[in-house]
This record gives sequence, C-alpha cells and structure tokens, in this order.
Amino acid sequence: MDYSLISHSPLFKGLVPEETLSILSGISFRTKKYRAGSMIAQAGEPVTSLMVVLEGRVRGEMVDFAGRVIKIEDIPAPGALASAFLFGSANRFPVNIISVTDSGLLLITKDELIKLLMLNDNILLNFLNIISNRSQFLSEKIKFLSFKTIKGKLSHYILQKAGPDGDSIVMDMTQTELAGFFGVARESIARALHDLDAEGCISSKGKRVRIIDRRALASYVGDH
Amino acid sequence: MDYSLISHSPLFKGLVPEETLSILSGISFRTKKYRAGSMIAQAGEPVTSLMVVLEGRVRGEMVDFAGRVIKIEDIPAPGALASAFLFGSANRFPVNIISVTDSGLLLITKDELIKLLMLNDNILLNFLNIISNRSQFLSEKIKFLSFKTIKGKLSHYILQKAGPDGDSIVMDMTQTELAGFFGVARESIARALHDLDAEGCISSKGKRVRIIDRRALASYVGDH
DNA sequence: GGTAATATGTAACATATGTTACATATTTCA
DNA sequence: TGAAATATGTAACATATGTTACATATTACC
Repeated sequence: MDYSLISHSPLFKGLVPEETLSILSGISFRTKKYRAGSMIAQAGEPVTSLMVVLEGRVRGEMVDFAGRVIKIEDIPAPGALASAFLFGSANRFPVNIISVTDSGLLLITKDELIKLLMLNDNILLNFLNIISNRSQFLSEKIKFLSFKTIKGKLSHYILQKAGPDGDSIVMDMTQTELAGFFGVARESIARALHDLDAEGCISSKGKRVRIIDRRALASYVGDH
Repeated sequence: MDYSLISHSPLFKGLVPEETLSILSGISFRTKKYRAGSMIAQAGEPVTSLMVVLEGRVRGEMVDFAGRVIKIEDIPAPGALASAFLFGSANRFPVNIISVTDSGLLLITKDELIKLLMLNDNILLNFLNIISNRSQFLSEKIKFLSFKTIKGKLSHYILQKAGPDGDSIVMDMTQTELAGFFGVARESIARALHDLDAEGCISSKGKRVRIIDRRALASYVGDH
C-alpha cells in the first residue's frame, strides 16, 4: 500500500507526509485490500475500527426484513466508513459494505484511534470534521425529506442555493441525482420544474434557474 | 450555577465531581441563564461554542423562507445544542434556538473544547459519543422517512418493535402521535392499520397488534 | 357515574406523485 | 467526429394519501 494514499486521506489532511509517517510509526494500524464484489462487512457486525477507503470505491447497501436491497450509498476514496458507528451507543454496521471496485482500506482500531486523536490536534480536528460533516449531511437530507411536496423541496433547494439576494442559480446535480436525493421519481422533478416555470415562479433552462417571483416560490416551502 | 449540574452533564460523565472541578479549573468556560421564551441563538448565526443545556428545556425551531415555523425539536437538560455544527464545514445554527423554560447553559469555546478533549480521554470519548449518537439518531430517522408508503413505515415499526421472534406488540404511541412521527395524516394511519388487518398480515385491536403473516408484513418494508 | 375531551373508525372525493412509455437533447468517450 | 450512453421533456394513466365530514369509542376528570 502506498503511504502517500494514507497521508492524503482526510484523517491526515493538513499534515506534511513526513509528519504523517512519524505519527503512524507510533501507532498500530493496518491496511487491507478487497477484490471488486467482495463483502467488507455485514450489517449487524460490530464496528471495531475506523475504516478509511484509500483507493477504489465501496458501497453501503441497506437490506430490509425480506432481504431485499432497498438503499445504496457509494463511498469513493478517500472517505470514511461507518464513522458514526465507531462511537456512540450503536456499534454495529447499519448496512452491508461491499467493495465495488478493487479497493484498499486503512484500518485503525478504536483504541489506537483515541491515542492518535489525543496525540495530534490536527488529526483530532480532522476526525471531528469527518463525523460532523456526516451529521450535517444527514440533517440536510432530513430537512428535504420533511417537505411534503416536490415543489416544496425544489423551492427550498433553489432559494437556499440562490441565497438571500441571488436571483439565479446553476443546479449542481442532474435531475436524476436530485430525484435520488429527494427520494422521488425523476419524472416528477421534471414536472415540478416545468410547473414552477409555467406558474411564473421561475424560469428554468437547462441547469440554470432564474427566480422570477421569489414570494410565490417561497410560499411552496411551507408545505411540511 | 450549580457545579453538580456541570459534572452530571454528558460531557463529564464517568468523572468524579472532584476530577471535573480540577479539569474545569484548567480551562475557560462560562455559564449563562435564559428566561423562558427568550432567544438563545438565531438560525444563521455562527456556532463558536459547545452549548450544553444544564437545566431547563430549549427548543430548536426551523423557520422557512416565508417566516413560518415548520419543525420543532425539544432538547431537555442535559443535552448538547448544535453539537454537529461546532465542527465540520457548516458552522452556523441551522435553526432558531429558544428557551422553553427558564434554562441554564454551559458554554465552552471551540478552542477550549479542543484543549479539553486532548487533556482527558474520558471527555474525548464522551464528546465523540454525543456527536455519534446524534448522527445515529438522524440515520434512524432517515430510514423511517425513506419508506415511501405508510404501510411500509407501519410494518417497519411493528416488526422492529416485535423483534425477530415476537409475534405481538403494544403500540407505545396513539395513532395521532404515530401520524405526527411519520409525517402523515391521522386517518391514513387508521386506514393502513385496517388494510393490513383485512389482508391478514396483522390482527389489530386497540393498541395491541398481533403479527399473523410475518412474511407478508415484511414484504411491505421493501417499499422504498 | 356522568360529561367533556380526546381518540379512533369509516367513507367519498380531490390531488400529488408514481409508473410506463416514448421522444428528444446532451454529454461522454473511443 | 460519430456513436453510445446518459439526461431531460412530456403524456396518459394508476394509486396512495390528504381532505373533509361525520359517527362511535375510549379516556380523563369533576
């Protein structure tokens, strides 16, 4: 395993490679390689180590009571796995973890990680940032899911992106991605966008959306 | 402010009060009291300190673009405020924070908190547990929200409550409360419950639900 | 025990969204 | 550049859920 991959992982961000090396020499850790398609962890298994994807891409698959896959999330390098489940009261993988491509993971046990965090404030900050960002992502997602209507979700997305003064945004996701993020059908995004345009709230063309009637647009964001 | 409140807060859990005192003497912190109804922080304000509710109860209120309150979350003592927004890339309060009752808060600035975390592994672990538990709570909530159908949510609720072997549960919420939790209309809960019964999946009578056909019930949990 | 408040059951109807099925546009990449 | 993959636009139709409007049942409380 290439050490430069480790030193470029988010846990060691901001450290010069030499510093990372010297720190790593003081703790025990290991790296592990997985073949494309192989199972890295099963839902329900205890999470005992921090796992960082150094290369390749892994996938979390939620499995329902009937054994069907109901939700997937891809984690490309460099990203951390199940970072919110190493600490806290639930210490088991909430999903199956599968290696999509050939991949390489960095494993640091919980005890060693704690040592590491207390040793170097930069690494501590990095780790806190990793799990906080995860939490912020989930918060944001819940905010969107709690709008009942698609026009509500879309309006919120547009207004948030535009900021208090902006009158035009460029969507940073495809409609397909937006649909996945909102948990709705792709066609419904297209329809809502079209309707908002027809009603004179926005002017939508490709990825660019111009806000025409901010008041009317904002009124949709109340649908909770 | 009573020091015993501080030493019983989740950040200092597991430490003897004397230890907490000696640690606190080494860092700077402050406590602040709020009257019932007063505003503690406004959405958009920077989060610069860890805030722990020592006494009383505070409320997070999400406000939409039209100024309406669309979602509330109560945080009773002893709980932390906006713990996921002190670190990570978004460092602003996502909601307005209001004091519901008269309340007392412990404030520790980010820099001082980092010092504290590196000083004592017990406190570090406590803080990691706090933010990880928050993340886990959000994950669980998202799981629920991502079931598309009410029968799906209900089935998941029933099967989770029954456990892998149980065949009977007593609902711990009224239908009205369940409706609020799921974010759906009350009548729709009654209808879904009735339908699941009519289809022979469950036998529902008052607050007691008996699982008749686990297979069929589980099949609804696939509706994502 | 009796009355008010709250919870639940049920039905008819309205509507937002999913589904299916294409056509067209845009991007990717050999 | 050209072909293939992916993204977007649009329509007809099915359906789950919200809405409204009650009746009945259960619980709380004087």
